[in-house]
Amino acid sequence: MYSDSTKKMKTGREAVQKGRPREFDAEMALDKALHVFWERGYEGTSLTDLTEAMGISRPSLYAAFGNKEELFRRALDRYAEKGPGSVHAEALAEPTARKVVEHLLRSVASSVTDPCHPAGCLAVQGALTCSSAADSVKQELTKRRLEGEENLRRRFERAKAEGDLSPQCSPESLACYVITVTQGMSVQASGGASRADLLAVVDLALKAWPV
Amino acid sequence: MYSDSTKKMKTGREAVQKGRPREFDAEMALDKALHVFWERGYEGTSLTDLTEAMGISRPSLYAAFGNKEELFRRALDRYAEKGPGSVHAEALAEPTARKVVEHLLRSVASSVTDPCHPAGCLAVQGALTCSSAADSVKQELTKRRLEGEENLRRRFERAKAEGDLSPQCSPESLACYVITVTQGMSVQASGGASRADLLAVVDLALKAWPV
DNA sequence: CTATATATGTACCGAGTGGTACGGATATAG
DNA sequence: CTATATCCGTACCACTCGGTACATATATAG
Repeated sequence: MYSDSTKKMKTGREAVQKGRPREFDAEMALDKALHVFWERGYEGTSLTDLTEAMGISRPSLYAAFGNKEELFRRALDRYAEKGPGSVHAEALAEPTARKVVEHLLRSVASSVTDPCHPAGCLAVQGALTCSSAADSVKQELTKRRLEGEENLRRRFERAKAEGDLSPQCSPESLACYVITVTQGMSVQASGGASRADLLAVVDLALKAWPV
Repeated sequence: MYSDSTKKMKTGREAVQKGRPREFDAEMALDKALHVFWERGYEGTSLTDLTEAMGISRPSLYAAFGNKEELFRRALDRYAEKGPGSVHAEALAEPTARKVVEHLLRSVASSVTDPCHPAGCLAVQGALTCSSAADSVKQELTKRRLEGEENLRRRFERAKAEGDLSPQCSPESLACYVITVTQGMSVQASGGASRADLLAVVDLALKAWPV
């Protein structure tokens, strides 16, 4: 999934590599790691879970990805760029605020219930709570969620400037509302909600319009 | 918090106890445990975190509460009955469907941002994801969340029968929508959203009315 | 060929996990 | 008093955690 033409994973490596070549596909291994983190969360995933899913040994994992936390961040980047995280950017490109919201909510409803991958959204499931040892991961996820909300708010501000949104509408509150619904859908999906359930939720959420 | 007149924690104990009396207050210790689980989740909380917060030794904890999972379930019961979980029952008692939803959403917005206790809702934060070892806890939380949604759905069915809700309204979808918003607010609160933020979200969520 | 660089598999490390054995302390029952 | 029941604190258990040392295998550079 999310195939990519990039061959070398490590940053800024020269064209011709010396030494013994890697025997596994780092992109595929990263996808496997993403899948496990997505399902069990950062702390719920053990190194053994990872190496078994990725089909590589511990030293290979550390050589290729640094450590558990760096691997998680790589998985998170991949999720954001090539995975469901990319629906945010797509939605923001819609011509009107209303269409942005429709696109975003429907895409999220579909994505969090997609049987091809674990239920929910990695940014929510990854580490909603954790031990103190994993606080940095939790903060990173919080930051990313806030960034998504900020981007949406800015899109609404633009819409307001364009007359696409009424003057008494608060872009901040509207963005918070929409993101709240998406995060709630992530929890619902992890609890077994179906795609039809969530699409009905989206229809109700959209009844808040016009805002 | 949530003071209770019950003195004996163990089930069905006779009035006069023999042996050395317990030196700690089991109710208070349970509240402390609840607080830690609430903040770090089931697996993010270690036995050491618990015993330090409760001010008791490991063997005392095991003698009084069985084991970590039983302690968690006790904390969950306490949360549901004496803590924020009780707002569900209160909300259901409102005379109209609309007022039920208003009450529930506003109460949750306040509760998940209450500075007196950890952010969010225990049923969401407790174990949204976990290792395979804690699957039973995750399932228990999922079950409790679903029960809350079922109760709300039944309340809406009653409202529909009473003519309080329009005939084309789906009680199931409406309940799913409302619970989705509450769960989203739990995630938002754990990400630092303020009470004002969430009350604005509630106002927008209520604009879906009339349903 | 040799030298160098990287990857791999085994086998291990210290620390932390949930959980408990056991002996001594403190209450009631008789 | 003794007997019994419960609690408490120390000190420990087996197990898993994330992470690594080291020897070996396999590639390129010269």
